[in-house]
Amino acid sequence: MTTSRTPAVGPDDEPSARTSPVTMRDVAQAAGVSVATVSHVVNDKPGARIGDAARDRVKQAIEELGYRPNALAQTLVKGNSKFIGLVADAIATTPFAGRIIQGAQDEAWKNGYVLLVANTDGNEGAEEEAISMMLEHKVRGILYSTWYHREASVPVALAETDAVLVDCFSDSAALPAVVPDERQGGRTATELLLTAGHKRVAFINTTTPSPAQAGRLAGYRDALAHAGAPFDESLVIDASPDQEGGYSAAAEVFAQGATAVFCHNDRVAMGFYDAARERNLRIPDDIAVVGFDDQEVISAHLRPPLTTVALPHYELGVAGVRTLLGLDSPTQVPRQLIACPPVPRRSVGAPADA
Amino acid sequence: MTTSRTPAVGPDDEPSARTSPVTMRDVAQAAGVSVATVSHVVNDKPGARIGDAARDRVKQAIEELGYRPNALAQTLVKGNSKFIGLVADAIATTPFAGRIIQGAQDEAWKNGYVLLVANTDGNEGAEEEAISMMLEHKVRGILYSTWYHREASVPVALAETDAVLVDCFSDSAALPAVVPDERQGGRTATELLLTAGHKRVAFINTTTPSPAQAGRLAGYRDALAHAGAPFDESLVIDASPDQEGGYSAAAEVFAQGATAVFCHNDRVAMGFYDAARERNLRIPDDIAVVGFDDQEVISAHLRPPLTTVALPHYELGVAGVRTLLGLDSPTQVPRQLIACPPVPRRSVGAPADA
DNA sequence: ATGAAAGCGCTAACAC
DNA sequence: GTGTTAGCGCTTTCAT
Repeated sequence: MTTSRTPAVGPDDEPSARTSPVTMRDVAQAAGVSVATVSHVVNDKPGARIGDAARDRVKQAIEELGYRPNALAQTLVKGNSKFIGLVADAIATTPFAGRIIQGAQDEAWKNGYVLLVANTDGNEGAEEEAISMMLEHKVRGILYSTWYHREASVPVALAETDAVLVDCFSDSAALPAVVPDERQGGRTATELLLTAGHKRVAFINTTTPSPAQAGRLAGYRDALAHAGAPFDESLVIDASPDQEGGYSAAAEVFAQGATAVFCHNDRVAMGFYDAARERNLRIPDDIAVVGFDDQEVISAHLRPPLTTVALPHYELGVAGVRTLLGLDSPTQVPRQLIACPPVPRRSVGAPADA
Repeated sequence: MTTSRTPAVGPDDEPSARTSPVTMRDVAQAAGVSVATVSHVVNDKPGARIGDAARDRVKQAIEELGYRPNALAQTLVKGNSKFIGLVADAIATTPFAGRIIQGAQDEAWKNGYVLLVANTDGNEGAEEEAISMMLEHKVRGILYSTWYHREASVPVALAETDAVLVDCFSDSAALPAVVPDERQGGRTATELLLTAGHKRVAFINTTTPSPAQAGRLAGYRDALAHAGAPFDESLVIDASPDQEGGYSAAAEVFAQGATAVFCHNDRVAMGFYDAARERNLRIPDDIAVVGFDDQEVISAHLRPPLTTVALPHYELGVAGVRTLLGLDSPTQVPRQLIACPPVPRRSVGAPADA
């Protein structure tokens, strides 16, 4: 029972590979050249003049032996690795973090880097450990991300390498950060309603203090101001940022005679839908609604599909690695704002009196 | 403008760290000992007798210099890395893949391994590239996962290392696989309804051939058989596996006089909810419903919250690395079935006539 | 109890 | 054109 050595393989009499790590020396020997020559052809060195004969023999040897360069050895000698660490406080709780990973992964990949991910559940010990491990693996830098936009207290060890904050920021640590532009998002959401002709646009906002709460409200006011519409305090209604909140806040929305409502997020909108349905009100005919987040599994599948504004998680991940790699000339420092684009679906129409 | 060198750091006059990679030699020098000694205290070697004095000096030097062992160098000399590769065909499309990553990450971590993730969007070229890269980084093995349970055609390069399939399987490549137990899940879902006292339990199944389609149906029949209930073909209704499908299939469910319905997945259930509401039917009083998948953002937030059966993504990830590492004595080969547990919420009650 | 030295697989001068 | 050689940071016999 050698189960513990090769648990995942089939018969042990396979080609070779797993058992015999073919090294550059093996190739050199097989091709009858030196390792330097092999190195040169493998890396296609610009200044390296290698004879066609030798080059061919090397290539063939590589092929036959199934040689793979050892990236770790390369890293060791070159001094810089191709790893980028991503520490996330929750990769499974929401579909959101997944998009950040995806964005970061794609962009890292595009630049020849690989993502080393660590999830920490916000546990400080795990965070320190994860960062240590990444540092020990000589990562090029670390992306520290949270699953919702907030201020974060960043582990000190982050200072030991290049780091960028994704979907969070820190006023104490002077680290570059990329975050969603909540304000522009709030404005965009509101304008979706305003440009459809609505005059009394309610805003169900969360009671939880956060960049989202403040930013979206500011954006709401921006849109109103820009449209020359008055800001009516009684049209902004407080609610918990979930379905229950949207459901309960609906009464007030109707009481205020709003013909449209901007919900703090898609879940709130989902609750609002329920309330509207109970009152036999039709969306968008009787009331127009827009959400926020574009939590696809909700927004795209509500009836009617919800017009909303997307949280740019994928772009956040992309921007995170671009900033880390110094690919973007930093236009906004220290916090880079990523736009929240509108996602028009079917929950917005013109007001009844239009 | 040294932007491209240290784009993500603050002032360049920082502690040191990033600029000066402290090596073991530095520590040795500072402590006035040899690198061998340092190595021994760092690794707390069993057989290494190091004087207390020397040991202390080394520890202090490590502390003062902020030394971190270079994991890559360690790997190079020891021959085996602490990486586990995870290639996924879609990490962002659904919240599901995130949970697989999370499970894999947690379990890998627990065993001193780090996850190297690569997303490929199912693109074969990207897959080959990702696997190459992982191989070059001398990963301990590779987890190949898909975001929904299906047969997969696995890249040949996988054969070069230990590999296990997660949430997919392959009949051609003889690779170990861990997949959800669809059949047991189907049975569990049905029993949730049967034990509540329902006699006519409908099953809205998908028309798409898949392990889920076949497995859940088999489970449905198992439950019926075990309860001594007859299998009535007209109670299984075909539908597309989404909200629209559930909505449309509802008519037939009611026409058949069912008092309970097992929906192929949560989205189907969501559509069914809509249809029930339109008919002014109450869940669970007028009709009991159970879903499948436990797509939390749907199931937990429907009104009433949906009783469902969970797809064990997290556990799939865990089992994947355990199998890879040979931690589990393989009881089921080649395909290991992971249980789909019931998630009781509020959409199931006793039938009206009970 | 501690150190010298030989590599791990690879790259980069620099010889020839 | 191609080979020699000296490391990269570390572990590990084997001396002392």
